[in-house]
Amino acid sequence: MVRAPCCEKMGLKKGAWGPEEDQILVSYIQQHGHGNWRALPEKAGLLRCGKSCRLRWTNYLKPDIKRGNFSIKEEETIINLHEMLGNRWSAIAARLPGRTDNEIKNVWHTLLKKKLKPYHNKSSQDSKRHSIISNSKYDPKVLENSYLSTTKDDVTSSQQSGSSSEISSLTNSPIEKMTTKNEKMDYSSENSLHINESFWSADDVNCLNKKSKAKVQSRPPLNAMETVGVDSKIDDSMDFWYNLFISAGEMPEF
DNA sequence: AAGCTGTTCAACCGCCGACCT
DNA sequence: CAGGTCGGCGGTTGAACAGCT
Repeated sequence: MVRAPCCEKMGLKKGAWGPEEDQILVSYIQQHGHGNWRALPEKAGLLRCGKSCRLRWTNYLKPDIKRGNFSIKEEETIINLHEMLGNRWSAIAARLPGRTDNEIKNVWHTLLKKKLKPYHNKSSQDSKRHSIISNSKYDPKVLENSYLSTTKDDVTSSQQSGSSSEISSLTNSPIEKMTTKNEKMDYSSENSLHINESFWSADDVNCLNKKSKAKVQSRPPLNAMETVGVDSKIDDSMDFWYNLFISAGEMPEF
């Protein structure tokens, strides 16, 4: 079976998205939800393939995306999770609220890989840590299943069932709070966000690095989250995961 | 100021699994 | 069960930018 390419129609636009396209996409999703991605561009009046629309939305336009530099804690979390999960960017992203897999992948390939080079060769303690983690007892799958399975779905189901004490103990976690907040977002409401001059808060722009600032200022404002509030929640959630690792009692203390 | 090189990151591509008919 | 569609994922690319000479 040979699969037809996603953008087989001629005349579909490729490359960087313009402000008008962003506006159209955001407005459409706010009003109708994304529904079928493939059908969306035609309905919304965009000369893009559905895949491109989905990517643009999930990686850039979605209201709960946190932009700007990664905090030290976030970087450490990525390093630790990468060590356990490998290049499973979406799984890592699921544990970093407001960050996309694409963004994490980029950060890994640009920043963290370099930072890790000296780190990996640094000390015997590090080698010990690596050997412990690569030991079958710390099989990524096992680790993930044991300690990291508190995905959005799990939290949601635990909220519904309320049966597992283990899971229910997580319901007050920052992650849960974030998830709940995100799930409650209603893109079709009249309170939903519109791209205009006030879309970016000053904090949004200030927290960006120099390069991003330049880009952002030449683009429509996009971020939707109240950055200050989200920052504190993300810090909390990092603590949550660290504590979870440690309290599991089997993880070596890094 | 101009040219070159390295870095960043948004976007694309191809593949895969889940689901539907 | 086969064939087709769809959403999602990870790898890769290339334009834009920063920094250096």
